[in-house]
Amino acid sequence: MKAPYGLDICENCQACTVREQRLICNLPDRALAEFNAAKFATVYPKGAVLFVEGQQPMGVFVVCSGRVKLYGTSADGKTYVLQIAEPGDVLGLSAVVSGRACEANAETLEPSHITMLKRADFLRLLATHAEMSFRTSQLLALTCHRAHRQASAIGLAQSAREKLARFLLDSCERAGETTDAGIRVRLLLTHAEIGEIIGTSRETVTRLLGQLRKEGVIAVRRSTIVVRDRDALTGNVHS
Amino acid sequence: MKAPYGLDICENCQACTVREQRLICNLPDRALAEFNAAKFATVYPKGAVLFVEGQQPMGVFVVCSGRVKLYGTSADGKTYVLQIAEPGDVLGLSAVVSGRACEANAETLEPSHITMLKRADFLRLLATHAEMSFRTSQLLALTCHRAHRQASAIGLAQSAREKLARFLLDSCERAGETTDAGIRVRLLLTHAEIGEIIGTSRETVTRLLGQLRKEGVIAVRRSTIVVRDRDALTGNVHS
DNA sequence: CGGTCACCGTGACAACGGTCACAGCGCTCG
DNA sequence: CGAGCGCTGTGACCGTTGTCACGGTGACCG
Repeated sequence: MKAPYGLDICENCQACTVREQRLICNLPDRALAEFNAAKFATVYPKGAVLFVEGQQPMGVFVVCSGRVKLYGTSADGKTYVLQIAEPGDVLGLSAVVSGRACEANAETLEPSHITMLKRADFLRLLATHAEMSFRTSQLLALTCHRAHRQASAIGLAQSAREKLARFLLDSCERAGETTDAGIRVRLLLTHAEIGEIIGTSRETVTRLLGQLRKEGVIAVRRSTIVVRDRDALTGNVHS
Repeated sequence: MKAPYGLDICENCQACTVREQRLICNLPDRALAEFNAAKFATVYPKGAVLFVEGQQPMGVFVVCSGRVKLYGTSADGKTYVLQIAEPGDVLGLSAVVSGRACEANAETLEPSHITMLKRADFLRLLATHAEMSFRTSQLLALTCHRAHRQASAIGLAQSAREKLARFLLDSCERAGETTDAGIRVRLLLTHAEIGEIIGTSRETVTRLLGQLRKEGVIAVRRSTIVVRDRDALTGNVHS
């Protein structure tokens, strides 16, 4: 089945039903049925744009598989990455609830399964099902949390090295895997993208990563980084 | 009547009942009665600490009058201001709803009337009154909005001048008063505090404000600033 | 009325990092 | 298999800005 723009519609694929639970867990059957009846589950190719900043929010987007880049742009074309959304994350929630325009652009980094619920349908669910409303509050609270953490991470860091250290520590905490050699994490990001996340230039990211590697703090192979000396990174954050 | 720590308890003062409406507007009478029965309305002196980062959230705080500084600190003592809360703002909401530790410190900048609702009482209200839950979602969505705006304002600005320009424009939008001479706004902040908000040093704030004054873009008298050439500021933001 | 304190203003200087320019390298695709 | 392209790595340069140091001014207070 084909949606507009040649997108494949994904009919209740396993990924979607599993991951959506983070938004709709513990819903009574009637609400769940409503959700399923109204949702659009589609699979987007790499580089697809879900929404752009300034636009009235179309609805909420649940990432079922893949990764979605959330970023803002300044007038001179610079981009600043707010978040790399992963399966289970919900996008557009704050815009839909507050009724304001979207404050960011969303673009898939990989082919991704996304289920969408139109604004009107979502608000109806909110109004009629208390659990949905409470769950939404919790998700929004988490989003606030993350946004504040990111703001203070950037605001409090005085050197680029410190920003990078914070970013690496954050990545480890989210997706790290502890091995005997250290904490291993796959960063599927280019140096340029890391630069956009931590607010510095690509060259600086390259230089700093090289520096850390020389110092033996991290080891790099392909897109996986092994943090061998975690304390050295946290030490950077302090000083 | 005296609360612990020698604080005055404010019994249904005009300010509180009026301003709280932004959280509890359109509540049915029963919910309102519950809110009023459970709330603690106290007046804090200047410099009082409502909560500190890392602490489990005690409850939600509604600012009825005065101003409250929300800030984070880094290990080396640097502080970064997230928000200056004004009457009608609600603090601690995200921490209470998500159940995580507070991510910031809150400190009054002036003698302030604050009404507090303990976490358990607030959550009970949330669970039993759908309107309260929806209203909370909306407030959280606005908070997300503001956090994102601030994050991108800092992340996208490359020069200190641009950050200051953004800050001034934001201030005008929030509290500005249009006159024939320009937009007048009272900034009850020291240069050091502005520096902490936009992530730069006090000296730079002083220098940039002096520069803008020389260029005729703004006029300064006491703590009020008149933006005479708004376009010059927005122009800074772009380039 | 002199002392103290908080805040503003300013100069000198070093360094961090953005920018430009270019080279190497691995991938894809015709 | 060579061309093209995107990503990484590196050197040179210089502007912005943080830091230190100090002086000035107004408010408050004993």
